[in-house]
Formats: sequence, structure tokens, C-alpha cells
Amino acid sequence: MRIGELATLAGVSTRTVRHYHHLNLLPEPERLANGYREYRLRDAVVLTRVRRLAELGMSLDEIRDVLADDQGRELREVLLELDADLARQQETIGARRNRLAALLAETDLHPDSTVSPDMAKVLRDLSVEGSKFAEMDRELLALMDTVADPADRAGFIDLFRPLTEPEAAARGHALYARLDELTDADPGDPRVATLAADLAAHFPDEMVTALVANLDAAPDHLRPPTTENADGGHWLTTMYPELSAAQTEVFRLVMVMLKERG
Amino acid sequence: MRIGELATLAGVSTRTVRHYHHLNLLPEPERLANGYREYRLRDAVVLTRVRRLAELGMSLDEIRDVLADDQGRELREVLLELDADLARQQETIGARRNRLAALLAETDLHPDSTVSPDMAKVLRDLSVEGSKFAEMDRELLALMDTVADPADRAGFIDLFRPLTEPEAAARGHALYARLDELTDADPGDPRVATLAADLAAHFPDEMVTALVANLDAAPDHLRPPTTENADGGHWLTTMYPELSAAQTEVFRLVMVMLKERG
DNA sequence: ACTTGACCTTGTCGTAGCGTCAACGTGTCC
DNA sequence: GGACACGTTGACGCTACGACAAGGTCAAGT
Repeated sequence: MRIGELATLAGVSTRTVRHYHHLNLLPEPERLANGYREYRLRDAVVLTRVRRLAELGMSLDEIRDVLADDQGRELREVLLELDADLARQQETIGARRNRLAALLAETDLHPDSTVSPDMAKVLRDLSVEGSKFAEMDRELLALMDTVADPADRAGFIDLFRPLTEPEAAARGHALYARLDELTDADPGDPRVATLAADLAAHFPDEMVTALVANLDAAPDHLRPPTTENADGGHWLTTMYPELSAAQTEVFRLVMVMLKERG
Repeated sequence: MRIGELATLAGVSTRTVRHYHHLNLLPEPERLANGYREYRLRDAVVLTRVRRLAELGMSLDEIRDVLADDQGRELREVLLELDADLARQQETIGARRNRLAALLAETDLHPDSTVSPDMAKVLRDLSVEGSKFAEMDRELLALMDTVADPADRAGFIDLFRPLTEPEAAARGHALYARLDELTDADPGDPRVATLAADLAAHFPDEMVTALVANLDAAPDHLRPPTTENADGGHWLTTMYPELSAAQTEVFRLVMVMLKERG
């Protein structure tokens, strides 16, 4: 038998056979005078045994070990381990399909993007035409949706809910507009302080206490600008370098006010 | 944000981030004076979006295409396709686990090797101490178990059943012994013809007709030695070069006799 | 001033299981 | 003698990074 016959007999390519030789999975047979490999039935038996195990999902290394260990108890152990491995794979694939189904249900309603269903609603409600700040918040929320743990995620959604409720939406849009207006303003502009006060007034008391507690626990680079971040807003300026000084000042003031209330 | 912060924020390694840059999955951000990459929140949003899709099992190429196609209908198609792909994977893994379970049940009874359950029984019954020919037949059957389609496989098992039935086993062992005896014999030895006749007598009529029909349809290199294979037993000598001339002559005669009967 | 340590940079090799060339020799058939 | 189907070795490609190497940068401690 030459390599092509062996390969078609076992249902593999000749490349596969040579690959197995290279890995010492299949012993190199004798060569004919012209250099061709000459196989016997024994080789076909070994090859099909290898294939059988490979098709079960075993790695070629494992197969080599098992066959080298000359049939027996070792095989059972490896097969059991393999079964456990396959079970894990099934679970992860199942989990993926579940997440996929959730995503598909969402994109079915609105072909937005890849976020969780409840967050998607907030993002839709928060889409304000032409406001750079609304877009910023949407970015922030989209990010928090995936990086924060579920408890914090719910907190963030609540944080923005006042801006998305139908009766409050108009007021929310007005706030975004006032922020956008400060693009070219001076940090000492009188509108800065009043806007900060209006923004701070938006947060219910119990949310403020939870928020302040969370902030103290947050890692430094995720902490919004407060008086402690001495350079005047580390977080906001690194995350959004394009903000004007007046705009960052608004947020600094808001944080100070919230700190005092919490 | 520097690369380490971005990476921990998204829950990946810095290597992964740079890899995504290399693949144009994530745009290269501006560099600081020292050459460090300086990221913004926008980048974190993109990165988490990529990760979200990657964790669903999409390839990075697909993700790039989807994100490039700027959100929308394309995403749905790809997700549906992905779901179908995952479903296929689940099926194949399920099939693997089924085969594994069958194998485990078999090795539970007898730690033989990797064959189907019914074949395993034949192989056990066929194990004759010290007979080279019994081993050959075991090899042959093990091979046929995996390469032949189920119908032929059953045929092969039936072919050997006369040798494995308890009441006939002794006669089978005797036949193997008589074959083994011919190792150093001359092809013209009188024992050759009588052994061939005894062997041929073992096959029931209906099996002979089926066998002969099958042989005509078989590809050339799988066809056992007959008078048509003019060089005196192509199949047997290539598969088992260590056979003596007397032994191959036995099989040639058997095939001739069967041909006449069929 | 020096060292440590934690970052950052680019570049290269390795992974599993082959597919897919390339560049070449062999053997058979018309 | 040319086509064609086979065989040979060798090397690169693929996925999604991990794990080095061999440096440069920066803040803190001694």
C-alpha cells in the first residue's frame, strides 16, 4: 500500500498521514527502492485508531500518550477526562447561545448595538440630537454596561433614569443644552455654578449616599473629579480631553456638592 | 488612559489590546511625548464591544467586518449565522459524547481497544493464543469496523461468526493452527488444497453469493486475491508481505472455490 | 545620585492540526 | 516523448493571543 491508498482507506489526506509520522503517532514504514513509503494493514489499523480518538476530540498528544501506554486503564481515565471537557464545552456554548438569543431579541426591536436589554432602553431614551454631552453619557453607559458588575450597573441606570422619564425628558434635554453652551465659556462664568447646582439637585438623597460610598472604593483612575483630585479633574480630562475648562469645572462643583450632601 | 488601565478596565491583557491594533480592530490612539499610547473613553467602548462579540465566539475578522459596516442589518445576519454555527458545534459535541459513552461502556467490560461494541465481542472471541493468523484476522476486522459502512461491517462480522460460536470455536482454532503450520511449506504441499477446501466449506451459500457480489464492486487495491489478480495475490501480499507462498496459495484457492460456487 | 519597581515600547517565537503552495522525482499510458 | 497522476521534502499560513527578549520612562525610596 502506498500513502495515497492508505489515506483514502482511512478517509484522511496524505498530508495528515505524513503529519502523524512527524509526530511519531504512526511509525514510519519501510521505503521502496524509489523512496516511496510502503504501508501494511497494520498501519491502517493504527491510523484508524488514531482517527477514531481524534474525532472524539482528543488532542494528538494525548492520543500518542494513550496508545504508547499500550491499552488499558490509562485510556479510561483520559476518556473520562475528555468527556468532562466536552461537557464544559457544551455548557459554554449553551451560555453563548443564551446571550446570543438575548442580543437577537434586542436587535429585533431596535438594531442598536451590543448591550444588555435594559441598558438599551436607556440608551435609546438618552439619544438627544446634536448634544455632545448626551453622546458622552451614552458612551459612558455603554461602557459601564459591560465592565461594571450587575449591582453597579443597575445603579448607573437609576442615575440616568430621571433624564429619561417622559415627563422629565424635556428638563434633561435642557440640562444637556446648557452644558453644550459652555464649550467656549470661561471657568468663572456665572452659568457654571448655577448649572452645577441644578445638576446636583437632580440626584435623590439615597442615591447620593450610595454614590459617595462607591466613589471612595473606586480605583483612582476611575474616580470622577473631586477636590481630592488636586489637578482639577483627572478622570474627566483624561477620558474626555476635548472638554472645555468651564465644563470640567461644572462637574467638579457637582461632585463637591454631592460630597457635602453625602 | 494608558494601555494598562484600558486593558484592566476591559478585562483583557495589554497584549490583546496591541493585537487588536495590529488587526485594525481598534484604532491606534495618539501618542504621548514619550511614545506611550493615550486612550480615551471612546476606545474603551469600542474595545468592550469587540470583547463582547468575541466572547460570543465570533472571529476577529468577522467582528472587524461587522463593526466596519457601521451597525445594522449586517449584525443580525452574522449573529444568526453564528447561532447556527454554535448549534452545529453543540450537535457534534453531543455526538462525540454519545460515542464516548458507548466506548466507555465497552471498556468498562473489557479494556480492549477502540472499536464498536459488537465488534469488540467478535475480537475477544477470536483471540487465539499464539496464532499469527488469528491476529491477522483481528487486525482486519478492527480495520473494517471503522472504514466499512455499517452494512458491510455486519457482513464481515457474520463472516467470522462461525469461528467464534462456542461449539465451533474448537474447529476454528484448528483451522488457524493448520494455516500457521504452512509457514515453511511449499506452495505445492498437499495440505494446501485440503485446507483450502475445508476453509471454503465454512461459508454458507447465501454468504458466498453476497461476498462475490461485493468483491466485484470493491476497488482494486481492496480486492482479495483471485485468479484475476494475475500476479498471484496482490492484496494479500501487499497487506501481509510476511506470508509464505503456501499460505497465500491457500487463500487464492479459497477465492477460486467461492467464485465457482457463487 | 543611585536603585528599585512598575510601567511602556517593538519584535519574535510558539501554539494545533493540518492546508497549500513550491520544486522536484517516478511511473504509466497514449 | 509528453501528459498525467502519483510520490518526496520543505516551508509558509492560519487563530488569538502568551511568553519571552531587550530595551526606554517615570515616580518613589535610600
